[in-house]
Amino acid sequence: MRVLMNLTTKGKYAVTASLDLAMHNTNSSYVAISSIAERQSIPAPYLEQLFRYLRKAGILESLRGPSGGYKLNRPSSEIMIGEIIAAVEKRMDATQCGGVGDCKGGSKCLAHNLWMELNSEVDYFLMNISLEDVIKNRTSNKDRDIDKLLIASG
Amino acid sequence: MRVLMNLTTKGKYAVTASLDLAMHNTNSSYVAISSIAERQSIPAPYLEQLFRYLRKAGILESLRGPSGGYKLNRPSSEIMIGEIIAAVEKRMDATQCGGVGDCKGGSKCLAHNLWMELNSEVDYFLMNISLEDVIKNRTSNKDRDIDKLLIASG
DNA sequence: CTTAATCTTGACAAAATTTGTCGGGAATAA
DNA sequence: TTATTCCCGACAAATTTTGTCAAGATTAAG
Repeated sequence: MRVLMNLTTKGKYAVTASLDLAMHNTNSSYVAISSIAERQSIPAPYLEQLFRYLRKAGILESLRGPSGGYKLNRPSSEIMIGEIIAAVEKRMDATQCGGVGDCKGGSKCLAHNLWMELNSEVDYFLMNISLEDVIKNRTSNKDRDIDKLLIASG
Repeated sequence: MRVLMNLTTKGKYAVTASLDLAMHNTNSSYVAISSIAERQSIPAPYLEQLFRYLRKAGILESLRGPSGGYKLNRPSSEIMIGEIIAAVEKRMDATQCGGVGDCKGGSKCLAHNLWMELNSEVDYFLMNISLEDVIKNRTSNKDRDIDKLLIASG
């Protein structure tokens, strides 16, 4: 059983496809799964499945029929990478004991606090970086801070 | 295929068992796998398998025969959690494209830099916390920094 | 209004990985 | 000498990931 972070190709696909969508979504039109799948080399039926989760999570919006497809439900600056991953991967459970502390057959395992801390580190990172940040290549906290300062200073 | 971090019960077992070993290793005697397995509720034959990896990685030392078992090869302050995890889990591969950038069927996927950055965050966290830190419950960077200051100031 | 395009849903299947188990062997302290 | 304990490799069960598929619903475009 997975313990804390779960980042498989499923999450990678979801993030990559969302980035693609954000980049082809400028005119607020819908983008078909098939085109995203082709551009990003992702199996279309699989991506279809993943996008369902993103829609249910309120991240994407869809329209059926010709010229239908998906688009972002919010500006790309307001969609966090962590949201996307959480929507498709099994919920990142900090401790697998659900915080209760039965990781060691009833009691709290020795590493309990360690996993909690690591989880919050990862969580913080992923919840503070948006699709826009990634597109503009502001992947590190430092980059984003500098950017904010520049924006603030006009 | 797993992308960047791989933290399953395998890694958890290895870390927890190492912590147990560190705590029962004070008199530099050897500790039997069976006793660790029992205390920590880990299947003994499985733990045996994991400890082999830790030994090969130079983290543990073993002795066969009666009153044999395992002990740490270095002080617990010099064994990093990241080492332990790396020894048992498949190597944390930053990008699965091996850094080359063929994550998107030949070219670099849109999220390439993101995964690299996340990986280095996690790596930094795990490589800067020792068994001793965890035992003393210094799990966050802040705690460790304060601790070092206190030590430094006598 | 017809039709082709596209999402929707649920079930299923293949592959990979994780999580063990087992049996026999080798070393060594008591 | 013997019981204890690690050592090794192979194998098996369970779980998860990674897809695939078929039938259906919706809707824009012609």
